[in-house]
Amino acid sequence: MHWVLHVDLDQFIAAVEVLRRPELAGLPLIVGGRGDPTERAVVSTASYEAREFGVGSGMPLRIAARKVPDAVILPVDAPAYLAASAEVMDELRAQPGAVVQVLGWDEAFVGVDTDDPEAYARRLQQAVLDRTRLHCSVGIGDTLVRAKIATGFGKPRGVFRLTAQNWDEVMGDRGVIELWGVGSKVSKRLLSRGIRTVAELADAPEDELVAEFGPRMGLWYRELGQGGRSAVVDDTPWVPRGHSRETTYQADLTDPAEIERAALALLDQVLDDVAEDGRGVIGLALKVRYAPFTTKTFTKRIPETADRAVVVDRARELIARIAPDRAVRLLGLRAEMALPDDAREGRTPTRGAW
DNA sequence: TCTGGGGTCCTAGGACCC
DNA sequence: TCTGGGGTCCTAGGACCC
Repeated sequence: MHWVLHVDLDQFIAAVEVLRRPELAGLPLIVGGRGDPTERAVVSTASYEAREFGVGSGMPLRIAARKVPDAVILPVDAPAYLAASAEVMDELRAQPGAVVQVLGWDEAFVGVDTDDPEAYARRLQQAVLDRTRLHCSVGIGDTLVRAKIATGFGKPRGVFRLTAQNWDEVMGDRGVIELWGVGSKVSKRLLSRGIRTVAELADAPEDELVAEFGPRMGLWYRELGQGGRSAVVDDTPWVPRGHSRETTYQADLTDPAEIERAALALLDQVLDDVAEDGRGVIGLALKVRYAPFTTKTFTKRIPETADRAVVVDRARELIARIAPDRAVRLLGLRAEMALPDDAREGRTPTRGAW
């Protein structure tokens, strides 16, 4: 029988750091930004010891440091995690019959035909541990969605199976926000329509969901409530849809000339990434945060044939629209790239990481 | 207390075309 | 007096994930 396994490394970034500094084992460890808790930055990963104090990823580093005064705080070392990740994925691909779809640094779907998925999962965990000294948890499902959600119940170092058999029992009474792809906004909109639990979402009238979220997302959310349908693990190589660069200044920018310089510097980085990619640019987006909370996006189409000078020229038009009289935090510049026509077809709405 | 940096995909509304 | 209907393109914004 065909199974979907979802493999997720346990506290991946913290674990990689401990591997090269064994003396950190067992200590509350926080990795984020440049490792300086006085700077504007957020937590990338906290070790389980640090999570005991209520620290989690996405939390401002400053606050995390306050919650755990004794924490060891380290800077993010992306190349190190990439290298470790590549080893893990390589080991997954070496498993018999495995079809591997990488979702991020520390997680992947593995499609496999087996009569004993638990045994397969345990062998896989051991193989990853032997190869990389990293522990992982494995979710087993009859769909991608169920496998992904199952992993959370297996953490740490465990295996959990979630299928049509136990979906209602395990998930039915839980809030919709526990579904992968439902965040705070959507769960609030659902609640305003009286839909609170996974079971309620699964039974919600289609037309009501379509009226609220549109024809694609409405039907997709209902399907999510039912545990999803697709069980196809897709190992076709990832093709980037675009490139972006984003930065946050330690102090808000106010001077228009300074803002322009900063934006053009970001643009330069993006265009280098694009040049390396080798495809043409078809669009630009400039994301700006105005102090303190509002974000504004300016976008512009670019003729695919435009050379770098033309792209910079169009970008200046966007930059000119950043209001000069307000403090800004320039969040980023994104360049979208041309794609083969068929690249977007036949995809389920799956959000980002898929 | 004040929120990174890298992504993906969806929706709505207006312009424009036939 | 009532103003098609289908399509594409562009812009802006929203939401979510790791």
